[in-house]
Amino acid sequence: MSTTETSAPVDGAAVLDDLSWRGLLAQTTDEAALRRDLSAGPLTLYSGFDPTADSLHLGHLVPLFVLRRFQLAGHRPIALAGGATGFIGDPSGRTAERVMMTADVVAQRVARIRRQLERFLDFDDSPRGAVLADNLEWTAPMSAIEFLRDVGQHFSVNAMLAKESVSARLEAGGLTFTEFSYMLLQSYDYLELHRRYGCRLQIGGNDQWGNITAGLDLIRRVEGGDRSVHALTLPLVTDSSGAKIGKSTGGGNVWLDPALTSPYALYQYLLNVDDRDVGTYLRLLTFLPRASVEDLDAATTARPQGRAAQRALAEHLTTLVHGEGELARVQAASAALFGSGALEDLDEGTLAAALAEAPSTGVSGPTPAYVDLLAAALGVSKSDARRAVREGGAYLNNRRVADEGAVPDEGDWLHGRFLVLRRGKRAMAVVERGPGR
RNA sequence: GGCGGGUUGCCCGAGUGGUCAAAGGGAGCAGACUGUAAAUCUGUCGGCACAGCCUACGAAGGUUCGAACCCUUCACCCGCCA
Repeated sequence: MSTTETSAPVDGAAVLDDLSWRGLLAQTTDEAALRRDLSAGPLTLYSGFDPTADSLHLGHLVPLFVLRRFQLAGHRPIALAGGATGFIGDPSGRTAERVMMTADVVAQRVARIRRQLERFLDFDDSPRGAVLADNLEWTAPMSAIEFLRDVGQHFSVNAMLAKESVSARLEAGGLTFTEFSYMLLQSYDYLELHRRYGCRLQIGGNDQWGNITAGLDLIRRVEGGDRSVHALTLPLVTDSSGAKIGKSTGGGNVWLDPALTSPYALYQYLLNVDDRDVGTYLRLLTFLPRASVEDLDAATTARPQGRAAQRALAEHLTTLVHGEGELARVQAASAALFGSGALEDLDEGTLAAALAEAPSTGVSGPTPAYVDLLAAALGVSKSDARRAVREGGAYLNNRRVADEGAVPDEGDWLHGRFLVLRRGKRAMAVVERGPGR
């Protein structure tokens, strides 16, 4: 985690100016007081990440990178994995017997997410050394009675109902008690982190405002009203089409786990970000300094087809998430697959390296029909594959396939090993002779 | 607890016994155009052994030659009353 970081602010409070310029400030409690505390020395802050899936996705990087921005400014970040809160996030449709299974699943997910969180923060012994915590630690040992007595007694239902997050749900059809009490758990997390680490700032998406301020109230109530503790929320950014950031065109999330979203897919996703959104992405998802970002904005305006901003974004993030080695591989693959040269002209090594990033399938016996290969390699239904051929969107070695019943012949195997399949402009897949990889 | 309304494909939403794999819109996918963009136009959009068959309209039963549409029970949601 040391590449392409050139924007570390020096003054402890300057980080707020950087966040503001990036469009990352939605709401804060008493900003003057927060500035004062930030200037006074290392401040401990936290953000929570609930294990809603096996991996974090691009959207999670926004608050995570904000933690890092604070760390670069000399503050101490705590990344909190929601081993406890992850249980109750969405209680709908769960039956009693699935709870035990869910406990396993949650634990597994937390373990994976912890590894991802670790990647983006520095853990050292300095005052700014990051901390990784899991709220299961202090929640699990507590009984329901204790929780209701020690935590619940400090909450006024009237105040909770008045929160925007609750009233919105009431309007929309209500919420369960479990969801309602999520606010208490999150508030208690803040209190616990305040006690254990002196944590005095919680950041989160703007939809977290109610929960975060509830935590502030709890801390003041329990620890005394003079505590200087803060809340800071980030805007919920959507792209020009109204979708949340990091949703791929296919509708799914762009994951950090290379098994779920390959480095190639991540790079390609970023390379294809809409011109209207790329400036926002650069601000939220990179550590590039202001001057560089503004140069790239200008480049997009002046020469959009050059896609300098998209390239910078893709390179920066691919490196942060997967490392420089992966970036090199992915760029080579992109050049080979989208370059002007014919696939037949690539030497075997280059071709093999380029194709390593594409989804693949293996064939050992006689060559199956093209539609079967396309369906298998791309992981789509055979109807989809047929449709692709019918619509003229199916290619074999960059040549359009027109016949639904086509079967590749011996000469189609590049270097005797590969068939390069493609649907549309970007969906590449490879068939390799021999056992499947 | 009582009464009324609702539950349709990825999402929204029409459909009240056959002509319904289900109108329309959105999203997605493909083609053209282009910058591996955007916008626009066109096509497509459950699966398969694809001129046919299978599975689908909250769940399970039933009536009928035939049900997304009728009946029964159950689950969940939304109102009104207690």
